Amino acid sequence: MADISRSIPCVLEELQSRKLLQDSTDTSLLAQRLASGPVSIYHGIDPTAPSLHLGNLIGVLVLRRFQLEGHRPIALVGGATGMVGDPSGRSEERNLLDADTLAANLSGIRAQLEKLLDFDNNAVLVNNYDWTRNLTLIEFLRDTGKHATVNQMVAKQSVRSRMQSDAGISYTEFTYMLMQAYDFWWLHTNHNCELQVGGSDQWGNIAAGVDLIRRRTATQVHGLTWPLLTRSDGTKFGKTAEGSVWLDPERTSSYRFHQYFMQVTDEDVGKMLLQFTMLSVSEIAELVEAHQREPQHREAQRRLAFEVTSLVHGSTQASAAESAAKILFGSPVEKVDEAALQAVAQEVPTSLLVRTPQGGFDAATGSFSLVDLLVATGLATSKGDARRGLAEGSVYVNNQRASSSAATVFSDQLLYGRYLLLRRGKRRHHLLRSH
RNA sequence: GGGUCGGUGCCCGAGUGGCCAAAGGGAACGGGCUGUAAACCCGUCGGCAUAGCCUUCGGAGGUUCAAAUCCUCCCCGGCCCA
Repeated sequence: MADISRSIPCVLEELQSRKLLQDSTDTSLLAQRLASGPVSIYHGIDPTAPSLHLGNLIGVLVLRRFQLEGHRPIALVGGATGMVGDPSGRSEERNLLDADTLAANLSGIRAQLEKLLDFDNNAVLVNNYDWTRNLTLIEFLRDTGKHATVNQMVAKQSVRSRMQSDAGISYTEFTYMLMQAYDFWWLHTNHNCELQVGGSDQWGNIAAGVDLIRRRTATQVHGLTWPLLTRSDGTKFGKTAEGSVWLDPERTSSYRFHQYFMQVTDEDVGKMLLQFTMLSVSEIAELVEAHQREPQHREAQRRLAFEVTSLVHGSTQASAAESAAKILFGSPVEKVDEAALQAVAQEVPTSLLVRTPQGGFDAATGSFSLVDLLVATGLATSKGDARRGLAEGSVYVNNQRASSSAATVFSDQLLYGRYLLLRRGKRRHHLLRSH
């Protein structure tokens, strides 16, 4: 590896040291090509939702890295292929998207991409529906299908595993690979695209495109993949118990987004800094070293969370998430000023504190039942769960542990007369607010 | 279509008339830790409630003092035969 890296120019070397290089077509050829001038490079994104998620972020950031080196990124949103469905990594036939959903998804994704890639400079956003829409079957079979053998296609792991499953694979999904190959060919022909990048599950599809272009135009283009992310605990990357981590703040608030990275385990933090931030490799090495010396400061996680949140939501949001976390995870809530509390309200689930029996209010004593408040805020799933929580000491009022014997909250405990910060366990917060 | 085995709590899975809110494992959650980490230890894990009560074992009926367990019909899945 060491002897190769000497001949690899900047970007490839960079990707390699960031653990973002899994497979590629002939490395030395690709290296030569990248060294000789700007290359157009494409990465495809499935528009299955109106927002990107963390899984997509890697790819977009790879494009960004290329763009920073002077290359030209082409972000392809798969309007057409989204209607077909990629069998890669899927055990079941996929639901196809209808035109309206697709249009909505495309516009959502476009907005997010604009923050990460510089379209005013030379980045391009394309939708493969534009050139697939008018493609006739005959044309496709003659110019594309002709160059692919079924033997080869069937040999692909993604296809084979599905053929062996009970559900099978539809002809439609089977053809996906060729559509993606066609995209590469089209971009090669019309945008002079010479490199396709993707996650390692895309390798088969990328290779199919490289083959197609060689057969049709007798030119050598390139492909490159990064390893699919796994976390050391084996859980799927970018997923929480609640589901995917989205870039859309409506789906995953910037605070939660920030928290996702704050809570990354020590084992993964170095790799994630490399793959998700634009910090230099050497700076990351220093950070990781410092972190290993004093892991309790969580400097690496803090930096990771801030950097990624800044990239996606902007540094203002990142700072807001950071200071909210400082309050929520610090101890003496009484010292927090009201403005900060209001800021926190933007970040964590908040609801209205109402002085009614349903809201857990006892007019006779002017106090609230903590059990009822916990249920009302969703911090407990039932009264039994709430009592259990109190018994095991997992309930905190204004960051102070509450006990079963003192399960009432009096009005004078409200901060600034109107805020009440509830917490269940270490990291589930809820802010109650009255008028 | 015939045969056969099965459908149990978030998941896997024991239980085949009362001792069953239902073993065990996993996940999850909480506590102890420390660091919003991991590992580990402990605990919780249907609901309401002071003992106790109520609602659950694919669905609907039935037998019985008593059913997840027995009977009838229906729905769904695996396997074998056609």
